[in-house]
Amino acid sequence: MSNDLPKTYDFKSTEERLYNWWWQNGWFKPEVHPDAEPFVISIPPPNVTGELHVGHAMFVAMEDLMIRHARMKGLAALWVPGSDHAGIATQLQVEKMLAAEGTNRRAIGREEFLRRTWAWKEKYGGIITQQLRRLGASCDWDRERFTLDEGLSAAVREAFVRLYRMGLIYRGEYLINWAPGLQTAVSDLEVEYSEEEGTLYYFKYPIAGRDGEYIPVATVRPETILGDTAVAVHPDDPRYRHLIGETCLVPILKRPIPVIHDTYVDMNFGTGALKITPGHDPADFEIGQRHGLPIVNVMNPDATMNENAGPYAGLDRFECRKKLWADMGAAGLTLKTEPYHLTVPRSQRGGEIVEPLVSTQWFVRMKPLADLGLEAVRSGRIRIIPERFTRVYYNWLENIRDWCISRQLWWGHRIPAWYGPDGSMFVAHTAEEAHAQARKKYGKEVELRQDDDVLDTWFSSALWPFSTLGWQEPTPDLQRYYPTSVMETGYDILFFWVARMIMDGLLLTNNVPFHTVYLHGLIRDQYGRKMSKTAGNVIDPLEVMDKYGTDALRFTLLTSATPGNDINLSVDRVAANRNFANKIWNAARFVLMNLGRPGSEVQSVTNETSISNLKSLDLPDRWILSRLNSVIASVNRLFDAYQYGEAGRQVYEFLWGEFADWYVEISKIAFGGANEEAKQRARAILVHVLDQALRMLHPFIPFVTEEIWQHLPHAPNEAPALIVARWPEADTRWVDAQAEADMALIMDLVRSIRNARAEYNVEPGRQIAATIAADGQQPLVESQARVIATLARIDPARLHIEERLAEPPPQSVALVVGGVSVYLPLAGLVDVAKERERLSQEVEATTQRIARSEKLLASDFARKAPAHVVQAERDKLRELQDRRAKLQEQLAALS
RNA sequence: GGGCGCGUAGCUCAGUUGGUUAGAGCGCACGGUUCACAUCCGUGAGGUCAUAGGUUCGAGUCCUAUCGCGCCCACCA
Repeated sequence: MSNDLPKTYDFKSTEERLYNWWWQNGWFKPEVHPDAEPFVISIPPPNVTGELHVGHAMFVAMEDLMIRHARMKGLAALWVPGSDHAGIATQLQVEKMLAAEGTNRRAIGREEFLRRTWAWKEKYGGIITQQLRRLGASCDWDRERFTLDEGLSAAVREAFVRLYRMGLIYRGEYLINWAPGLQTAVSDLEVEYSEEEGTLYYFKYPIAGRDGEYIPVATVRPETILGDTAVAVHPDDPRYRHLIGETCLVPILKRPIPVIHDTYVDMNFGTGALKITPGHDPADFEIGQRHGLPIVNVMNPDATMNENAGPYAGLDRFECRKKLWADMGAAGLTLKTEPYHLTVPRSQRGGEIVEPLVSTQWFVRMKPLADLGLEAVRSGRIRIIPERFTRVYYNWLENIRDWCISRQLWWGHRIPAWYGPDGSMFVAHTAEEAHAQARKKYGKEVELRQDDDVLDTWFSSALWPFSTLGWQEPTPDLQRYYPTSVMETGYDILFFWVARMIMDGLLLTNNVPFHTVYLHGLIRDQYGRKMSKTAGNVIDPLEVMDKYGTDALRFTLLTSATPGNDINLSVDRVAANRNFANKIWNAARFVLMNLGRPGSEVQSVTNETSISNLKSLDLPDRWILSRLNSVIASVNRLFDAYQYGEAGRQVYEFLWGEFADWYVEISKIAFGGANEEAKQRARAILVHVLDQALRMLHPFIPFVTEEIWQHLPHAPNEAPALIVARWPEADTRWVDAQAEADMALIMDLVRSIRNARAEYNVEPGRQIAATIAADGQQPLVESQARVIATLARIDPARLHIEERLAEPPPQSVALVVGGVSVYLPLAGLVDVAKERERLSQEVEATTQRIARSEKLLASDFARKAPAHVVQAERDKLRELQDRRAKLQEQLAALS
């Protein structure tokens, strides 16, 4: 063999080498095209302590595809990488480590804890970004950022101070979601509701001074009875109307509370009376506000009962529930219990039950921000793909509620607020600035205490597209690369992240952070189940890459789905795409084998042969060039429409099903012959088509395409690497409908003959005779006699092509293909009865189709359908009639 | 309670301005050592496009309803 490529593509020896080579040559940097229009993506920053999962593989594949495509189109492609400090997740990791050492964060103190966490981050923080490289991510690593970097921290403080001064951040005591295990507040978005079986407890609310009279009330959380500050009924409820204004006594505690009326109460639901616990229920909190009810908090931060719970103080809330209910039973206050399915709020992190309770926290006033976010999408300044998510986006923003941003954690951006001795608050960028403010107020230096809380991790993530480029300094990067181009991420963080980036971007930079949002789906297992460790169905992308290569995984992820739809990832599919990589590899080997060694005469001639200079192209040449350019045009259309999966599938089909299966096979005729010009023509076309296909595939499967491309000859002025080579544009002069139609006929002929051979069990190696009545297609069929003979294993000496036959050959298998009759004299093999049966069936099938076509043409179709559609139908009918006539002729000749 | 997605071959999925006989991969059956590739080649079987209506000359594709699966949002005890 005249080249050194191994028989099978070995991705293991390729991927890391190419990746480093690309990076070392600076091709991941936008400066490759210093004066071009920028194309920028900010990476969705993975958790710094995280490890690669298929979700990462998905966004890396998709974003790298976009970036590589843009780069090849000549844009200044910049993909900004980085990672997220992930407050809770990281803190939990470190706390786990401390627990293993027999200590905890409170014991070692805040400062030491942060030191330990940074050490942890330094040690494990590089793993994830290393794994992103493994996927081929062509990020500019010189611009890598971390959300707790000094620059990004400054951006966070700036954002906080600005929002505060605009009145968009406030601090106050409100009902929030409290995670008792984590000991922190969490935002509404971080609470998930799960349907669970529980109990509904019915009990009596005794009326003070009316012996024996009571209002029946039901609850799913009896322990909150201890925090009740009212009983509410509907003002029109005849059962209870007369009790409005009376006083009830809280069971056991005997604390007097009023009976109030509120139209919120549904008369038809439950008992029609509602206990109001403003301290522990969101709806009750609002009712309490409306009626000026006091708030009684009965729980400690660890979800044990506090002193307001009287005799139950110190008990866990669930123990309290049990004991209180028992005591109420003893006091004759219980009515009944019944099974009930309820929605239990659970923490997204860890799954513990979240308790609504009143606490002093920091909030962002969302309404004004939401209006900005809505306008940007409504006006079209930002486009969301797929479009249906715009409605989801609108719906969320239109009903948005304030965002609780303070977290009682240590790992994160500490809230830039300081308190003076009298509790006065100073919000400032730095401690110095806060002290300056304090001096002004107090007229002297005082001691200030910084707020203990840190910000929700998503607060810093919301700044990511601009904070990573240097905001709020007017850095060259910010000037040149902001706003960014596409925000590509999973639809599951549309609210958490995408919407907040849009809002903060608009407010703080006075610009959209990106013009397009592309949302991909979630990766599920091959049966559509969510991947989880407990289900044991997790697909580890690293294992998959070890086994099948990065390209195979990427191609699978990129071609398995349409935007916004979940992907059921199956390893079988990855294996199939590994085969595809190998197929390309071998097609390339074939091409190279016929080119000779680098530097050889043949290769240098091919180097300099431009397709447009080729003379006397044969049908297969014109066909493959036409197909190539049709595919290029289609792929470009699909890329413009963000239909990447379909684009990838089309190139796959083209390369394997047309180029390899047909053109390569046909080219062997030339290489087996003595016509040097034909050989050279084939070489030039093979190289050209392969080259163009590799370019289109590179964003999908960068490694195998680059590796092959490096072995192909190129024009002297060509780019040094595929990663920076030019993206193909269709040359419509090559698109040749006649060539495609003619070739389709030849291919059909070949397929039909192969089919007949298989039906009759003709030995694959045996060359047979054939007589063809071309009926108007004689020049075409004649010109491709060699192709037909070779691909269908016809003996060229016994291939007869006539315009028409005086008499069909006897003892033959007869076929009709697109108006052309083919006779295969398989003497001794032909079973006349079987043939008659087969032909009769074909006549019958054709007759049915004729009938359908005639009926269609006799209907309104002929009048109302577009002319070209009607014409196509007429042509089809004529063809069918011709086909039937020929089949009948063949049938008649069989006797 | 509102909203969204999905339901196409045994399995997993494509099918985006409605227009020939609805496609792919895997699996299955039969046959293949011709020097690119057995991670391959050739041939084949397999589908009332969930169901019922409707719009249209024409519907997998548009509309309505129903069933099944999944997801998101929502303060009914």
